[in-house]
This record gives sequence, C-alpha cells and structure tokens, in this order.
Amino acid sequence: MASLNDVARLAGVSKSTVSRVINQEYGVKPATIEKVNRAIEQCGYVVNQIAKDLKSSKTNLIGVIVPRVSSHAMSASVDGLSHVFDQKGKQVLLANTRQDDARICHYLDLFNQKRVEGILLFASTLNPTVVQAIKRSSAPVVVIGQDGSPYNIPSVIHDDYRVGFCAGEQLIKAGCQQVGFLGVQAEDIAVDQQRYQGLESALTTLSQTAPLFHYQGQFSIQSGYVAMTAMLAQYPDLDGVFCATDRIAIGAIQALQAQGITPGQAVKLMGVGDDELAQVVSPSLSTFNYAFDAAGESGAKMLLELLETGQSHVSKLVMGFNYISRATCP
Amino acid sequence: MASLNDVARLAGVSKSTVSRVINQEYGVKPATIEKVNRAIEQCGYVVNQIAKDLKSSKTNLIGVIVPRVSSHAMSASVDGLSHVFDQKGKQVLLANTRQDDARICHYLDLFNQKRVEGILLFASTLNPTVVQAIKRSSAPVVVIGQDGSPYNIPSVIHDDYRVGFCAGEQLIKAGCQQVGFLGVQAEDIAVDQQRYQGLESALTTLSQTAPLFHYQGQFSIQSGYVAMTAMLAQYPDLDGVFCATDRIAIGAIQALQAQGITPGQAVKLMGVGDDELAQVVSPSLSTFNYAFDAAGESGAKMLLELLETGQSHVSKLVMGFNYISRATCP
DNA sequence: TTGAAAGCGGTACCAA
DNA sequence: TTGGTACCGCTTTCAA
Repeated sequence: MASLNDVARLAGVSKSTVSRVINQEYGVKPATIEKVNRAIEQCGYVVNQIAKDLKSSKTNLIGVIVPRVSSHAMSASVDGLSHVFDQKGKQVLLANTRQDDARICHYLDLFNQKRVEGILLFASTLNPTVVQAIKRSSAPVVVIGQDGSPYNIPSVIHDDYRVGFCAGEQLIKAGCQQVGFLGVQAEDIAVDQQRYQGLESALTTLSQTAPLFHYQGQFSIQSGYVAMTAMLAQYPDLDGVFCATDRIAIGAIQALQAQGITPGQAVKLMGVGDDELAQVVSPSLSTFNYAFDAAGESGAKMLLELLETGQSHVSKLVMGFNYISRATCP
Repeated sequence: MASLNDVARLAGVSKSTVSRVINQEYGVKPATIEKVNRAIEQCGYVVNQIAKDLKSSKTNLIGVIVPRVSSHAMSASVDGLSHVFDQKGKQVLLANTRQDDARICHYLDLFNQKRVEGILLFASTLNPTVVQAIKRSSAPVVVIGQDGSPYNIPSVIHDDYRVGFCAGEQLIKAGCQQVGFLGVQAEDIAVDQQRYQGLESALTTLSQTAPLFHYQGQFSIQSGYVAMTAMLAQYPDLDGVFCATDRIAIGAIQALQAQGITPGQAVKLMGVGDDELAQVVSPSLSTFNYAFDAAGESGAKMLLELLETGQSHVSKLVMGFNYISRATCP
C-alpha cells in the first residue's frame, strides 16, 4: 500500500511537501499541488490513520462494551450513542461480552492498549474486579445501567428504585393485595435489587404488606414463563406481579394464559422498558418507558464532556421514566 | 503515558530489553526481567497497540457498517458476527449510517484509512456509488443482505425470491385469491423487489392471478398500519397480504383489527423475519424464520477466509429459511 | 516554497 | 544476554 514516501518519489518532491498538500496547508505552489495530486491519484494513495494517530497520540476512538446487542435496551442505546459520537467524529470500537462479566476486564485493558479516548460500559454487575479494572483504566469510563457513584465512577442510570415504588403504587391502586416480583440475578443491582426494593417499600408503606416472593431468573421470555408458572403453583392467591423487564412479563403473561387466567383481571402485572413487544402483546402490557436511546446519548455526552473539559460536572445522571398503563394493569 | 523508553530508563536497561521482557522472549536474565517488571509496575506502563500496529502493519480491526442496530435483523446479526470475530482476536469498529446510504461511502473510506483488515457491510441498497466505493476499498468487503455477486462482491443473502414464492404458495393454499404485497423502498432489491417477484411468480404460476398491489413504505409498524389502511380502502375484497417484514405485518394486523377484521380469517397475512414480535402479537403472526445470527456469523467467517487465504471459495452464500405457520395464516 | 531530519512507540537485526 | 540502530508512515520544526 502506497505511502507518503511513494507519492513523494513519484511526484519528485519531498515527503513534507506531500504532507502539506494532503492537509491542504498554506504555501504550496499550485503547480506542485497539481503534481502531487496526480501522483496520489496514480498510486491510489490512502492516508494511513494509524501513523497519524501514533504521531498525534490521538485516535478519535471510543470503546463501547455491551453484554449483548440484541435486546431493546441495548440496541436502542447503541443507536443513541453512536449518533452522538458520530457528530463529534469519534469512531466506536464495539466489544460484546456475551453476558460474561469476566470479559469486561479483558476489554477494558484491550481498549486501553488501543488507546481509546474513553469507554462506555454497559454493566449488568459492578463487582470489585470490574471496579478495579475501571480504576486502572487510563481512558475515562462512564458506566451505563448500574450506579458506579459509590466508587466515584460517573454513571448514567435509570431510576430503578422509583420504578419499583411506582409499580407498587399502581398495583395497590388497582386493588392488588398479594404482589410478587420476578427479577434477575442478584448481582444486577439496578434491575433486580433496586426495582425489588422500590416495590417492597411501596408495599410496606402504602399497604402494610410485604412482597409475596422475589424470584430470580434470566432476562428472557422463556425464563418469565417458567418463573410465573412456578410462582402461580406456589402462591395461588397472588393477584399482582411486577416483572423486572418486559420480556419477563411477556413470559408471565403466556404462563397465566396457559393456566386459563386472563392477565389484567384476577392477576395484574407490569413490566419495565417499553419494549415494542409490550405494545403488541395481547393483552397489552402495562410498563414503564425507559428512554434507552436517550440514556445512550447521555452517556456519550457525559463521556465527551469528560474528555473535553477533563472532568464532568455531572457525576451521576438519573434518567426519568413514564408509566404506560395498558391492559394488564388498567 | 509511559512508553518503552520511560520503562527502559527507569530500569536502567535498553528499549530492546524491555521489549523482550514484555513479549516474553527467550534469553533475558531473570534478574533483568525482575528489574524491568518492577519498572513497568512503577510507571503503570501499558502497551501502545497503535505503535505496534504501525510497525507490524496489522490492526486486527474489522469494520462493520449497519443502517441501524435497533432491529431484530441487525441486532441478531451483530451478536452473531461479533462472536466469530472475537474468537479470532479481531476487534469490531462499528459504523451506523442511520439509514443514510450516502454515509456508506464515507465509512468505507474512513475504515480504509484506519487500516481495517476487512469490512462487513449490511446494505439496504447497492447503488452504483456504493459499488464503486466497495471496488476502491483495499480492505475486502463482504456484503450482507443484498446480492453483490453481479458486481463480483462476495455476499451473504437471504433467499428472498424463494420466500416470496413460498408466501404465495401458502396464501393460495389457504384459499386466498386477492393477494397484495406491502414492501419497502424499491432500492432495496432484497427486501422489496425479490420478495415481490417471488410472490408474483407464485401467484401467476399457481393461480393465474397477479398481485393486487405493491405498496412501498418503510420498515416500521407505523408504516405497515398506514399501508394496510390505505390498501383496505382501495381493495375491499383483498383476502391475503404478504408483508416484507414482520414489523410491517404487525402494523397491518393492527389496521385490520381497527376495521373490525380478524387477521387469519377473512384476510390472511404473513411477514418475514421471525421477530419475537411475531410470536407475541395476537393473533400470532405467520412468518419465515431468517437466521440473522447465522447470517452475521457466516458473513464474518467468509470475510475471515478471505483474509486468511486471499480468496474465498464461496462468492455468494444464500441462507435458508423455514415457514412458521401461526394464526394469521393457519 | 521546499527539503532534511527528528520523533511518535514500538520491533528486529546485528554487534558486542 | 544486552544495546545500538534502522524503520513502520506521518507531522513538524528549522534551514535553505
């Protein structure tokens, strides 16, 4: 592949001159420009950004680590953030951990070697190993989805505790007295712990009851189905279920229907995330709108501010939400 | 940020020696290794992969261009391909055109400057400008989703014509006699043209009729709704609709229901893609299973083979599909 | 207006 | 076993 040197030789000028022409610098004789451009054309020269990056120690690269991309939350977030970075001329290096948290550290290190300017980490857990890896990263890291502020890590989170509380409120308002929670792994503070605690708080505060159960499954329709089936057997009297995600809720709906129960009547339920699925499923699923694209954008902007000013004024950004009432909890 | 030189000075040895220690090369005195490692620790040295990349002219970088990531097809494909690249130690540089085809060329050029080793392009159109940009790319390009073989561009495609034909077959078998097509922009050969032509061929061959209409809208539920509403007004007698994607079909279902028509009875319909939505919507949507994750993987493997052997034995890979019969076309 | 040379942070060959 | 040095491809003084 042709280099500056090749072009220079071909045009019969020096490297410096070619460099000047390429970067449209001031003070090159038009005739020389012409000569050089012909040479560039002739040998199909393409700038070597690697060499430039090395020389300037600037890569315009942003690392993004995700647990997977095929979920409403992830794909919307990635669309959001990529737009922001795009406008700033930053390129996105994408790493997919496939839900294997151990790989987070691996990618954090790899990204630092590649000299990314900053890293956006979509975390489902924030264990000590990960925190440590973040701490030793030279590139600033913004965490999305979990609260890193206790470790002084700038984060964008959803208002998970309050969502749980609202869910409790709504279920109580709808007349539920036996309410359970379908969550995920305990390590997921945001999705499992916070949402559960919010619910618990609402139930104790507003109706002097405690959640009937706290099931911990996976992020899938399948898992929601299994969970709901099991809980239904164990607590035949339950009349309200708060599901940590819409997909889990969809599984729960299917499980209820399999038992001849119409969701929204004897048993009310709701999910979180406003996945397109929620609008489409029948009966339609009451849920909370989480602005995932905005969260991605916000994380990106936060990181950019961190890069530009050396520090961000916001150390923790809590995204709001809206309750969307549909058929499963009218 | 500390460099080899800094470490060398700190350890009182030469760059070469530090390099040897870092790369665990053979023939360094244990005491020296110890010294160097202490120095590395002390100044927090991190390998500069940019410098290595320049020296070795090898980046381990793969460029991936997508029109957007928040769709079932895209997100599943990206999950698939990232797994394959991961295993080979390749990193993914992700570009999001946001459905703006003009940006494809921009990214192709940018990626070449960044010296990616290869490019995976998810295309919704393959216009002459794009073809030209692909041709001048030094990094090999594999196209996914559109057939580039006429231009001698290796591609992974879905069997769009045959899907259209099968859809026609199924609708006819279900008794439909007035069948229309809800497509997308004409530039999308695969999704709009091929699927339509397959349908047309089935109808003319098997029932000596022609499609009632060929509507061209967008890739969204909303657009499907609008389209179905309009077509229903124009062709009140229609009894079968083939939708280019599941999301369009979902919109169509909602439009039918808004008119008091039960999809699957007087009007049968089916989509393409086996989006999770199709399983969840009510009545459930008959569709064709496209293995998007496998398509992503295949594209990745094809590209890797191209990189390793200099040329691929496969120049066009056609992915199969399965018909999934559900309530909208029993 | 142009060229020579140093340097970004590594690797690799040759000498010592 | 170690160090010196050239070089990867580009930018950027400094001189000419």
